[in-house]
Amino acid sequence: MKGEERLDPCGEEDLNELMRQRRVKLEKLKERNIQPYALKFNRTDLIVNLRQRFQNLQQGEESDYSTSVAGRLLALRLHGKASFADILDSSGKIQLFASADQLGLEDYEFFTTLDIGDWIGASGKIFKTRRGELTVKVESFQLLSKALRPLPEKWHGLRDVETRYRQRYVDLIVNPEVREKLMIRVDTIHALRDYLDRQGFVEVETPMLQLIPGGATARPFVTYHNALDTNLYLRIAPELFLKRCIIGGLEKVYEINRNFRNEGVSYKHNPEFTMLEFYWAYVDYLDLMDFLEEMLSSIIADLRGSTVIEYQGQKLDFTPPWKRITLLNAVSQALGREIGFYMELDELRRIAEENDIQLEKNWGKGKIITELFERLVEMNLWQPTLVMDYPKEVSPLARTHRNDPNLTERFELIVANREIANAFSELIDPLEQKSRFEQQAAQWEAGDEEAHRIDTDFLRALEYGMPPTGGLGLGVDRLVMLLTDSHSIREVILFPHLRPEAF
RNA sequence: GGGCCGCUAGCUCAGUUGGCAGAGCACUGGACUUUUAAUCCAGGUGUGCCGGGUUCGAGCCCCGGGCGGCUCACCA
Repeated sequence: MKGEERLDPCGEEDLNELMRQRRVKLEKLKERNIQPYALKFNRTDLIVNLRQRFQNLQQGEESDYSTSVAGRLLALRLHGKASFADILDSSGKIQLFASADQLGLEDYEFFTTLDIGDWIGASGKIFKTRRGELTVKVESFQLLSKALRPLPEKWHGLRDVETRYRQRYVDLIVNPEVREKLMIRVDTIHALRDYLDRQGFVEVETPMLQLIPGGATARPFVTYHNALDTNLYLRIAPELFLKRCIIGGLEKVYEINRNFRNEGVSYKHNPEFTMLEFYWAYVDYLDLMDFLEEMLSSIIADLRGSTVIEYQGQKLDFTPPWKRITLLNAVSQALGREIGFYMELDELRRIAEENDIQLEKNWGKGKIITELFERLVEMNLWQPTLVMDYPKEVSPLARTHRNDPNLTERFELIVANREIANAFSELIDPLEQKSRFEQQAAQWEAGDEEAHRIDTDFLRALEYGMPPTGGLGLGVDRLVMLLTDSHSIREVILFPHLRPEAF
């Protein structure tokens, strides 16, 4: 922990030299009746618009256009009676030119005492310097907000990852790529919504607080509702509520929102993460594979200009069609021998042990085969791959496979060794769903904290009749990681979870 | 949770065998009216993550703790 971090951030004592200097300046401003925290500023132009409008201005040429810009002061280059400054607004940077000639001596002196980090507004004519830099010739300016803390230095910026995540506001100021990644995230979510809206899906909002955390295998966060005197769980997935929407007749629904899972934190896991789930009546998982291929490849092409992107130094090719394999074939191939449900449980257990998998006693054939897949195949899958037909044992909400009672009509999209999407032909038979829940309940009794719990209302809903439906979930953060070439999920989440900071 | 690594000035980082705690940027003072990592002259940066221990002497060695990164396990 840095010494400075332990200070009360609002305290007046024990400030470092730079912070003391700024507080002294603040007092001097007040003595001169200068309000250091302005009420408002009438900005006329966003910096990006000025750059576009005056891109053809000649070097040394001055326009007759007078602008008012505002932003944070990021650099000051003092040259005696004339100075340059850079300010940053939400759209970009622009240079200011301030001189004693233009401002008069008193205002010019004030300008030179501004600190890097201060917010200012400035008005004047747009011109281009002899060096070709678009610049505002400041005729008047106003301090909008005084900064009491110094910013990190200009070349190296802020590197310390802990400070970058804890004080993302500073990261956003000094590291332009943070803003760029955020904008790719914004554009990705917008593109997903736009694509689904155009296909006639309706976006719905389903409960974050749930009595029974369902729709996935994961440990939930627990909270408590005072008036109802009951425990509630932060949702681990919206799945069961979105299916209720399908039962209600909505036909094509989706939700993009947060899920919460009370599990480990790592470079690909944050306790809260953003998930897209959609449900589509009358289609099966084969339709969904085509749809996902088309949706993702077109969004990636729109956003990145190509369906081939680079991730962590390697190419990722999203050009359809993607490789499709069945889980059983993939495992068989990796093992160099045919495996399947016809084998005895003991034999599968032996193969798992030979491959360094720590077995648990209640695991059946399906779970063991899935573990083998994750260990032997998934960690080697780099290019987008659709893995089909997961065992029923690990898929309590998916429809039984039309050709094999041990399997379900489920696929996952694996890219760069990680699961990006998970989808299936939904199980719509209420009686079969009931018995699947009961099997899960038995696992729960046996100590599996991630086993699915029986959701009686969901079974009741199914009994009213659910049309054949395909459903898909997509990890938005992980998709954005791929699109921004980010190694860690923390790079694509503005405020990732860290251990509490000790002040 | 396990293993490995890191924590020194506001920021980015050096620091020899255990022997006066440093550099660049930032900051302060001075010069400078077209710079953009501005330049030139001068100057001060400090709870060495915290707490113990060893030692004449600890940023450095030992023990305990904190936070972070990577990685393994778990998971999406």
